Amino acid sequence: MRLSSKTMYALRALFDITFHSHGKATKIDAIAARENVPPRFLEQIFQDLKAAQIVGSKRGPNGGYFLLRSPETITIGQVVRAMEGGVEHTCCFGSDAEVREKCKISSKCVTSSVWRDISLQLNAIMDAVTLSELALRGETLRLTRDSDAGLTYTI
Amino acid sequence: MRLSSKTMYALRALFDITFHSHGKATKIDAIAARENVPPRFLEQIFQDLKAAQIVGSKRGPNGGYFLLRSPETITIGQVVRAMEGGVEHTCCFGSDAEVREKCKISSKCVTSSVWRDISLQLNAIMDAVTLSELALRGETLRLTRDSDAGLTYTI
DNA sequence: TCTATTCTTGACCTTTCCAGTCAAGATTAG
DNA sequence: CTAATCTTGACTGGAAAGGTCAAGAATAGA
Repeated sequence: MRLSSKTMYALRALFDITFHSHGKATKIDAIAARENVPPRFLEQIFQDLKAAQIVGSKRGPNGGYFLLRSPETITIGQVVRAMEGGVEHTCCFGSDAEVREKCKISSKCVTSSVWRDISLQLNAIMDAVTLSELALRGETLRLTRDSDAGLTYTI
Repeated sequence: MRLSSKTMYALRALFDITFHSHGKATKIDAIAARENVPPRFLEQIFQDLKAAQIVGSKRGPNGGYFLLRSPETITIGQVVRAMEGGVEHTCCFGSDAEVREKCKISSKCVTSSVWRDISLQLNAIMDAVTLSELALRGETLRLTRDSDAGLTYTI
């Protein structure tokens, strides 16, 4: 029921891109430094984000990653689903055929029908929050922008 | 983001008690057989449910487990929190002091503030569904009651 | 009181996955 | 050409998930 740190890192990294570099490609090391994320791990994370069509990349000097769509159209839900492989419930109604097979009481499984409803609602909640909303919150929290030395809190 | 099978089993077991045995103590083996859950594992699960004051127990012949409160007052949220140890987010705002310490960007962590909002909403959703609601769905799905040979679907 | 039944406690085990590292290669700007 | 940057994929240690098991304590009913 908790978010993996992978997802948390992904959210932070995307927030970072949105907040610090408008449209420009940003390199992993810069993001990793600002957001305090293991760089090697972040590489892996960005591969997933790229596969999910959330970010694009550019190699070579002055390369990096950038958002493929505008921040208003990228939701928390999209990111979470990309990282966690969907908000799945374990039982009968799941997309995994093997799991469905294993559950002997299949369609009779009341709990999984309830859980499906719940996860639908959860997805709706997560899709109601966009990256630009995150950036807005960043403003409210008075984050300083474009500091390479890491985020610093200004009173 | 997925429910552990432990939680799923707990939900199924509680549904089973609510649905099949009104007020009476029910033994683990009967529940395990009907719900197709490993009996030994179910023992462990009921210990947790007992610690969470959701069920009570009675030893000896004709003993078993029973709900401590009425089904209308027991919510999915309570069960999930009991089994998963709370819907925690990993970062700064969490209850774990050590985790909070480790997160260098503490209060500036926009994502965790967002995630806190989301998990509050999720808890609300889960607390809106009660055990008696589960039982109701059981009726709707036309489950047969009190069959020791396992649940059977009747058309 | 004896006994069968049922929960209780806690140790133990196996497998999977999370979180993270690393190396070698492909691309491209300058 | 070369330095910067992403790409691919293999690898690993530790923790957590998912169970199993045995010995003991309590209790209903004979």
